[in-house]
Amino acid sequence: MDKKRIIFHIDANSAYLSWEAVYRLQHGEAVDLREIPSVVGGNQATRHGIVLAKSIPSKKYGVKTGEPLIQARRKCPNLVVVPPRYELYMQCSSAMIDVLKDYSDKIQLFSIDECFLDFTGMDALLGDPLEVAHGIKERIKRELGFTINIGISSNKLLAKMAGELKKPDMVHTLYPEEMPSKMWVLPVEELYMVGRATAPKLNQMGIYTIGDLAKTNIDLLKYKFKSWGLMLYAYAHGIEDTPVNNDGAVPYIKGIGNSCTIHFDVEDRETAHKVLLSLVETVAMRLRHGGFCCRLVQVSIRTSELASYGHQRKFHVATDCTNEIYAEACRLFDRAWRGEPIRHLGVRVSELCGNDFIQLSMLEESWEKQRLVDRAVDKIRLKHGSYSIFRAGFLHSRLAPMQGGVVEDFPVMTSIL
DNA sequence: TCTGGGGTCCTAGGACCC
DNA sequence: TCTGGGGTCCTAGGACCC
Repeated sequence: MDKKRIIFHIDANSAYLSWEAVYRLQHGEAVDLREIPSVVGGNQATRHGIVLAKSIPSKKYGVKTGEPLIQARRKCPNLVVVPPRYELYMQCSSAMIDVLKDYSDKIQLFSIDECFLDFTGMDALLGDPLEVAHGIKERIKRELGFTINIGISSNKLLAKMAGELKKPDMVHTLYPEEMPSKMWVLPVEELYMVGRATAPKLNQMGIYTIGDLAKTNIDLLKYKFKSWGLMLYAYAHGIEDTPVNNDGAVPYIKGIGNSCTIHFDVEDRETAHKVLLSLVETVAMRLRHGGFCCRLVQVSIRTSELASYGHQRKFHVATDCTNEIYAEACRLFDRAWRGEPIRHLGVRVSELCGNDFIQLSMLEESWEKQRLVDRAVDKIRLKHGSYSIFRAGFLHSRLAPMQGGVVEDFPVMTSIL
């Protein structure tokens, strides 16, 4: 038997908004965004107008993360909206992780503003977990200027649930023996992995709290929700035992995708293909940069009515070639598209493998020359910027030659603990 | 111009083989 | 001749996370 683990979940409070507020205060702004109704929001003119992060005062007006800005403004007419600055947020995130490294070398990045830290065994060195957590929280506030929540328990699930208990600027424990008083009393939708589709179904079964779920017959859950039901039951009982995964700095990647909402509705095939190319350019470059080839390509379409669908297809031979992926993306699009105005297009590649050895197919066109071109273009773009070299088709078009393209690969945000 | 973008995993149904 | 079933691969779509 291994000894009892001590896991911390660390979460920056209203991350984007706090970081934005700190930056602005440091640069001479008088108001603290955190103290007024404010949000970090996308650009409405380019149809990216949603709330990315909100301040606590704006929360009191019922403003929600992810909702359209226009709706948020309706709830709170004097809402202050500031645009996002992703490079800044990555720097803030890294600064937070750097501090945390003083307390354990087992840190799993979970998203830009969240991570798990394995404190097991460190108490002998650093002292009582609760006191250390308070120390970390105060240190980050002092050195970096923003507040965090820390949840402490014996596994990642409970640590995460603990971190969510009361915000901001708090440390909570949620050990298994504390579940009845601290977790089971919560509405069932507060449980990790109970989202807006599952919650109503549970409610319909008379399950309103996490405690109700914990008391539900496991066979009934299995019957209704299959493997999902078994997971929900385990989570309601605080059962979860995956390790804090810090294998390498780069998390294990399953796929690479890029998608965008176009600032106008696309109504013709040629324009759609052009958008796909701009998406593939970025995806393929990231693919090569990571040293991967892919076997699966997926194209997704969101219509102006917000309905989505897609198509996918496998390559017989894995590839990392821009033109080959682009050609397949176009074929997939042509097969899938039902002709309605398009709001959003996405391309994703998965089933990745290494690219150090490429199997040459006798049956398919050889892309070897293309691969050399890709690599040359990558080099130029890395050195001189994304727009230093691009396809002539983008000249005089309303589209950017490369879409998305966060150059720095930031840790995957995943729903998997 | 009211609803972003980047991930992971699971399931269902059809094709195909034995 | 008629009919059954299991396994695997492929594709489409849905659920969840931040």
